[in-house]
Amino acid sequence: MTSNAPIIVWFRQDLRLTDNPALRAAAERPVIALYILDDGSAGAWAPGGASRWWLHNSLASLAADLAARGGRLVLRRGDSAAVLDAVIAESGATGVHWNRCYEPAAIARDKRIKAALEARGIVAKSFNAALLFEPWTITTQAGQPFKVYSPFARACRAAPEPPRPEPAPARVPGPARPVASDTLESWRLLPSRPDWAVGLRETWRPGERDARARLDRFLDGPVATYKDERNRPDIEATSRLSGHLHFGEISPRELWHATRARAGESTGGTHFISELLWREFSHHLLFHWPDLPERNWRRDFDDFPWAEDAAALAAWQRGRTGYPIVDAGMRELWRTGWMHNRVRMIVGSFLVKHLLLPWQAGEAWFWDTLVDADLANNAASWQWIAGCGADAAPYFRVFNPILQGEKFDPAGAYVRRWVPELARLPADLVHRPWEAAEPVLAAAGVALGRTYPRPIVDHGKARARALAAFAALRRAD
DNA sequence: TGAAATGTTGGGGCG
DNA sequence: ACGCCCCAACATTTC
Repeated sequence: MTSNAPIIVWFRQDLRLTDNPALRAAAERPVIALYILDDGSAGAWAPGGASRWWLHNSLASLAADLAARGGRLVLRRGDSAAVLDAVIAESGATGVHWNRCYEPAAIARDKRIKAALEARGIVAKSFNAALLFEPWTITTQAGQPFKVYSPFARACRAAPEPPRPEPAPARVPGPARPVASDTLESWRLLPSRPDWAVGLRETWRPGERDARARLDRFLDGPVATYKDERNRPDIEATSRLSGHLHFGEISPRELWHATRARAGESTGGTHFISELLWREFSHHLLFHWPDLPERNWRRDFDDFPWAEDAAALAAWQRGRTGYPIVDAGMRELWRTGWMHNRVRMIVGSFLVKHLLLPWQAGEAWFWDTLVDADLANNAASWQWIAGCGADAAPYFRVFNPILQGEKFDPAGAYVRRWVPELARLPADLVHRPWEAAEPVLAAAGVALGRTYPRPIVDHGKARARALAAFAALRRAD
């Protein structure tokens, strides 16, 4: 036993040093901190553009944090198993540690790798760092996976509390003989010509430090009013931690315990924990139903008469539907790689119900444009809004984009910010510009059909069409 | 984590 | 004073 042989800590969606059990378990041994860019993994969803931008910056942050502790981040590209083999051969490492991923393709890959490593006498250890509860530990009385959120959440709250986060190791010394590494730049994760990442740079600073700063800021203020104001896209009332959380820059256990300690008694704190449990529920669903990202969870939706309309899809994607709250959300997404959750529901309902386009089209667009694109959350949320998911909103629950706008963006500040061509409309018309009299439009500098589109569908007609499509599906049953 | 249609109730104007 | 109508305001049901 070469007791001072290095351990490979294989970083994946756990780009942090705090509360990182795979890293901690390697303590006292030289650590090869390895990240593998594996773009050919079978069955995996390749990261979209916004995710690649975030990944680049998050890796840069992790590399700096490791360097400050005497370590080094090794970057390698290729098939995960082949890269691990190569690094083991180069370094004489005797073990590989990682924190578990829960996507179907990753589970299959990691299972294969673990078996192959152990067959050769390499110690392979995996840990939970991404979820509050392992998906297989939360079950109904009958031992079945939950299909409804509320009892699932109740079971989570009744389960043994997630362990407290572990501190980051003070030092992460590398091996005596360094291992070769790619340069981050050579991976070309950042966009170039056109450089569309301006808005992302203005909005986000990936990495563990900013993740914790956002958590602190949230628990110092907005959490107090979170119960009501989390629905207000015109107010900075949410944590905005989704991107950091997806890449594992901060652990859900840290969020759980920090929230309980600093806001646990408040209704805001309780509701924030509930949102964390929605994230758990999504991962639980993906774990137990691996085709969640592709297929209707409720198979009775398989015959739904979806439309095919490339022009409508393009209008939705680029925020040119003529419905201000929808367009504001889609433009916020395009610019910043993020959208307020209330608005995600509104634009999702609009795509699936007003335009009758398949939820997978929205899922694919979000996958490419969101900095927090997450297979479980994205799939579960799209199926939820489409009405075909587990514990989903009933299909006939059609959001009225005008009323939703007026309810949750009452002064129109959110619309004015993201749809500046409507900024000078009065509040009672900013969510329904087509109802404005011509002189009012002229005074606001709006020329419908020129500076801003007329609605691409009429709300009342579109609603009736969606309900008719749903009724046809029922009858076909 | 809706919206719209439909039903019910009760105050006030008015003959 | 009374009945009638109108119509908010709220509640229920339907999609």
